Amino acid sequence: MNRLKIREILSRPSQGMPVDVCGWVRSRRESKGIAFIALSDGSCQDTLQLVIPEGSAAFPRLRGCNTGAAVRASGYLRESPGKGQSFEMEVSAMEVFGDADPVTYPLQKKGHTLEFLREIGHLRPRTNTYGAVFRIRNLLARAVHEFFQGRGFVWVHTPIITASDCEGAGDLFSVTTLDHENPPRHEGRIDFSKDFFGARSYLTVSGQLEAEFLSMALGDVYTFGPTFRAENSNTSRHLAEFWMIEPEMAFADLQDDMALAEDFFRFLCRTVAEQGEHELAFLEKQYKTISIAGIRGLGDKPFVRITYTDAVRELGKAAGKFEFPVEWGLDLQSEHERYLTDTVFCGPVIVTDYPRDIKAFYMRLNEDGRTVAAMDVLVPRIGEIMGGSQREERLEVLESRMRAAAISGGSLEWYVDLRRFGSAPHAGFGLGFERLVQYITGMPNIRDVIPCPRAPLSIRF
RNA sequence: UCCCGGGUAGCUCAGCCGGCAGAGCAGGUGGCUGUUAACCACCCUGUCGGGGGUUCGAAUCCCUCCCCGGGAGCCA
Repeated sequence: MNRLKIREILSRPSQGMPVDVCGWVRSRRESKGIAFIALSDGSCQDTLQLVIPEGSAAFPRLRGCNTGAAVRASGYLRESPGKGQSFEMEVSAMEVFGDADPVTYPLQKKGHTLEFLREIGHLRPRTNTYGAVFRIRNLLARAVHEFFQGRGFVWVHTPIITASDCEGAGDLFSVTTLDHENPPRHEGRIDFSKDFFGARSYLTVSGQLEAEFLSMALGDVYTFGPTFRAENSNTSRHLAEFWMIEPEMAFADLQDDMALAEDFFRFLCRTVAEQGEHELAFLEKQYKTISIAGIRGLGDKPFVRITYTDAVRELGKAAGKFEFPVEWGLDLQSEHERYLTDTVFCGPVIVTDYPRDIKAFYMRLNEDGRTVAAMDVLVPRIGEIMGGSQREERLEVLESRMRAAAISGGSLEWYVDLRRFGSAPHAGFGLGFERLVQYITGMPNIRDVIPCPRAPLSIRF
């Protein structure tokens, strides 16, 4: 099929040349003697205006060109006398691949709520909102690789199925081939030694532990892949299946980790502001939850850094404003994080050195013995977008922390082993990809930044 | 999982201290010589989320279940 994409046509319009375009009808407007079609092919935010005069051979085809129909149009490009677009295509011939019955096609020539569109997950990518979101998602995914590859990080593929059940990152989905009706039993309990892997296995909740051993060989590595949490979370910022990016650096401490996180985030903001301008402009205009200027600004401005202890002191000054208590040793609540990002610092904040007892066992114990070298990157509206730490590389300290957390060595023996052979300081963090997309696009609900959201009671598409 | 708010036409919603089920948009038909979610006129559209109860009578009151949204927790 000899066709041009709308993106190509509009980026270097060559007037008078014969062109073929294929796409889906967004809207059709008819006047006496002339008709207009807004055509989208997904290649860019803009639609191409097709002009069909009554004399055109394409005119009789209009009957099948309802909103949603897939068509091919042949004609030539020219400057548009109308307002709203610089160029348009006068159509001489048109072919309808597949019509869409206007009575039953759910997408109308009008605005729909995001809640309704979620119920037609297979059709919602055809709207300009989801088109914008998914193109930005692609842009960000590419930028993630550009950033790390440019710095010599190795993309490593950590497993999706794992036997580690004690990473302290929430409930897991089980993976099994055992007969659910009649599983093999040993002394009354299900005998997982008869299961596919000969042991209980799960969908991964994080690639970090594997990324750690790869970084202890390849130096700087990163993962970028799907992650699963079986938590019964019903919020606008949680998914049961989401994509996570987890860099891990050998010979690095928390300072290096923070510098990487900040450079990374700012690179992504700059890249999307440059390359996703049309999409961002649409979202800015349509929803008013983001601004291109704001995203560009994030790319330039350094993040505020504050220790947990200082953050608690800062929050203490406004204690009366909170529902939950602020006290050293307690985790920060959503309202506290929001106060820091939205009211005190008005932008992204990195909070470091949390109390040992509220953080994971693998985070490196600080000199004071009561805090760990952890960092959370908090952003307005979303809250925690990245979480990371310097890892505990000292064998005795790690073992003691695992005992305190009641984690048995068993399935994690290999993890502990890394501290026996050539252990070295290392650090990394995790970035929830959908939260990033959510933050950049301003979509209020995380279910609107992934094509097929997985959440409790939600697996239809 | 907990706390709030919702579920009425294809979509967005009004009606809710009980008494004939409504509007706008979409869709259909016709009109209009360049439209921009076109415009104008007319027409069509219902399991009032499901089940049970109170009542002469329930979209409306009560119970219960399901689903959706917002917030919280868990976290990325």
